[in-house]
Amino acid sequence: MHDRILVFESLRSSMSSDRRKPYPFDQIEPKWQAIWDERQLFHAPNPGEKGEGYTATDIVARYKRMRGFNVLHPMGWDAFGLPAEQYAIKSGQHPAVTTRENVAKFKRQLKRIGFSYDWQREINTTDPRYYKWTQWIFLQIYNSWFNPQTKQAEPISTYGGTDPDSVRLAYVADVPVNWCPELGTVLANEEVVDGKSEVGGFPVVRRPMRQWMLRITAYAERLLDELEKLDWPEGIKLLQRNWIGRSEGAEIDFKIDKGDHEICVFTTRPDTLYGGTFLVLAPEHSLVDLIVAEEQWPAIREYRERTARKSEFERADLSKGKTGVFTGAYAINPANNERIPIWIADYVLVGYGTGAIGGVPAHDERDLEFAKKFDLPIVVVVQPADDKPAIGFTGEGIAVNSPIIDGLTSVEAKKQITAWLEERGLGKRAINYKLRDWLFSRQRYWGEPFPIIWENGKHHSLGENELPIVPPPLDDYKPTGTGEPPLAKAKEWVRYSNKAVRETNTMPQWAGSCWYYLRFCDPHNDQRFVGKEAERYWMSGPKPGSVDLYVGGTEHAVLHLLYARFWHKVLFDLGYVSKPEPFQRLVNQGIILGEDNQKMSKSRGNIVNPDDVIDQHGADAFRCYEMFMGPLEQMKPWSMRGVEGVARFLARVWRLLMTENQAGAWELSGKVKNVEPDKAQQKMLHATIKKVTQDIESFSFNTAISQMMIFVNAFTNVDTIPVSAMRSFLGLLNPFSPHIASELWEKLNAKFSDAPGDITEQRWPIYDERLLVEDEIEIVIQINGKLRDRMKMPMLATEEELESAALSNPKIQDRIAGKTVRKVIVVPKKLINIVV
RNA sequence: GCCGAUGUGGCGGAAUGGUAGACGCAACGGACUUAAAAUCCGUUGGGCCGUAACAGGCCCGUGCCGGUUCGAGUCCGGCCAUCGGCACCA
Repeated sequence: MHDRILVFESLRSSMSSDRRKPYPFDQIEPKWQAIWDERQLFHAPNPGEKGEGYTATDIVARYKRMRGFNVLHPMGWDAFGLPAEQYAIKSGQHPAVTTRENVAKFKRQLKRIGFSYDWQREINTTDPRYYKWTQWIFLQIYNSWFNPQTKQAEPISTYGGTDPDSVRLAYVADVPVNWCPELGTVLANEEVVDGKSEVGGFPVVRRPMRQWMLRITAYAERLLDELEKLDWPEGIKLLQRNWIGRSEGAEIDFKIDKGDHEICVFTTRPDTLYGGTFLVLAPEHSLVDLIVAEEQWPAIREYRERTARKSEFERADLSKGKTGVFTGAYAINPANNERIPIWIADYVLVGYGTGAIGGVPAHDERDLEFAKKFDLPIVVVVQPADDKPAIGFTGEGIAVNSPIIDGLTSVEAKKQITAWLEERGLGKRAINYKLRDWLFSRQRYWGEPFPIIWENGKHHSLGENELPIVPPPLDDYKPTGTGEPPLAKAKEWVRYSNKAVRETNTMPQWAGSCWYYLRFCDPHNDQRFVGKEAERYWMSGPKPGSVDLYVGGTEHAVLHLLYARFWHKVLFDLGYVSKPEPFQRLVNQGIILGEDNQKMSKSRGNIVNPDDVIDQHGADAFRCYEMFMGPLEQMKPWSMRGVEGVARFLARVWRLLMTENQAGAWELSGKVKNVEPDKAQQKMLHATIKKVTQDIESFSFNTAISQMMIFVNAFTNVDTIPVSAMRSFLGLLNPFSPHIASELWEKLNAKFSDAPGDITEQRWPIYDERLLVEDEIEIVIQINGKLRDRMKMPMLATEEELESAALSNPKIQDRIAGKTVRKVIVVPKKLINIVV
């Protein structure tokens, strides 16, 4: 699903190699892939573990199956959206065609790597049988509102107000949006990076348009709080927290000296109220029209026009300095009743807080810059604890020049003045979030149409019985460039009835991927988006999250992962799913760089094609190398030499059990015998079982492979190879390199009858801690923390024995001769440190 | 600017506060071979002393500076560098 790991691209045709293969992976890999396919071996009919991802998840899936779990390990295609459509436009074909081809290509590649997906559960977000339910979920969102009392979504029928359209979780608004002329569509804030589109890197401009929005901001508090109990990397949680951006403070009302208008400002520092020497409104603030003094109108109008033309990117450019215009109006500071000027300036954003701020130049960098530029008064009201200059001090200190809170710490002063304001009805405690509502419509062809019609300028939902709403076939599906969606070109389709027309926007790329993990539980259900039973079956347990393991890159931290949480919570509130969160455990997979340590890209020509790697070294080597490279979550460069090393390891495994006969055919080695492993072999085997088991559990796949290499090295060049040890070892190897493990297992079965059946039917090996115990152990002797000698000691030696043995050691005696031993530290089974 | 992650040999990387460099790559030497490839065996952090050559010995070493500790790659404080996120959010 998605490009959650590394997406390889086929560029070069496969290279043929006449070089003799070190072992016949080119024969055994297709053989076992066909067997797994035919027997539908990885079908998951019962509850248990579930996961999603690529090599790492395949290892976990195969491992968990061997531990007796039923594993849901599915794969699907998130094929709507900009990338798919851009690709289609470039190749001059219909996106339906390119999507089909790409899915086939990618699926073939996945099978070739030997992934054990349950293909019975394959889904495709562009399939009407799938997006019918995407549209259905949209209807649930549209027909709900967020009840602030219960803090959850409820059916719109429970809303008591007069205008339900104003509280729906899906609503239409005229908002300044990110319009990308090149792509011919609007984009969500999250899809705009440095003033350019994330897809394609085209310029984005601000432009007001009528758009569908989803009220994700209603969930800001829950999205933040409920992050707590998830097993996600702290870094990702932090990214989401920052994106949601909660800040605590107060809303304060300023009266305007003429007329009855009031301006409400949000501040996190109500304790600096006495230092407020001016107000600033965002240029777009609706009150501007009502308060501007006659003589200031021309300047204000000019400034507002100039601001409107600026892109978000230009506006955010700090290097250009502050701009602004005086409105000619004054407000009254409620703390000291001083008359302060009201300005407009584009450093105040209309979308955050109340779109207005109280300027406290002494204790806010931006206000200070503004005040200096326009010569506004600066009043110190916070005294820093140390000798720092008070002007420009933005930290916490002691309130001064503020009669009702003088002498209080900033923390106390905030409480005090907020209470004071509340008593007088001049303000109240308030919490603000940076998170904005989700811009949900796109002017594109390749997406889910909205199940919405328009009549007399009002929107209505279509009935569930009319789903799916299938887009009309369009030969020219390219964006119109005017902002009118391509679907508008299909006049027949648009005309719903004599009175009503269809909504022609489509949903964004993220819609389908917001809930696919639910569909995997019950992919063929045509009565419900997921069967009640199936959902409970797979997604219930003690923790708040649904999916047990989700492997993906950091790039989805604030997009996919936030959107999916939002949708899931709506479905949870409405009683459709049993848990409040979609993903319990999230593991980040780092990106793989090219051999030049650069991000893989066509232009750099450093793309690694798995088909080439598999042609040369086999799928098992490919899988194993990916895992051997380093820690899963780390960014790391690809190395062809490294692949060779891992391929050599697999060839050694092969030759451990197989020899070439006179005719050049591989046959089971005569060294493999039905004998008991000796003590050292036993210890090696059980140490390996222990390490590999623990390392898989902790996602340390690289060290698991190291241990298997150590095991194989230990068995190289021995005369007799106990078959039982090899059985266990193949079990450990199986999740990593299932083809060679299956084949060698089968070869053993041809001669030995100790363990019938395929390796996939085997239980994971169990280690015996007793076999790991050493009789003798090497003890390190240090003097002042420096290594001086080692000695063999019995495992059970007492501390006294260890100490006297160390002190009587000749080398140590030489060194401590003539010195006083101050202290001896004995760490049993480890070391002795003599302090002189 | 703010927040976060990372920093260990020629390279990818190992190390519950207790033998730094496991395992792999590369390099070098040897065995096998007419030869090469493949394979197998061995050496491989740096510096110095020592020896005919071995043997052996010493010192330094985990980005930099300090601290805690009997003992620090690991913990604490301060810096530097790289990467990622946010960026006039009041």
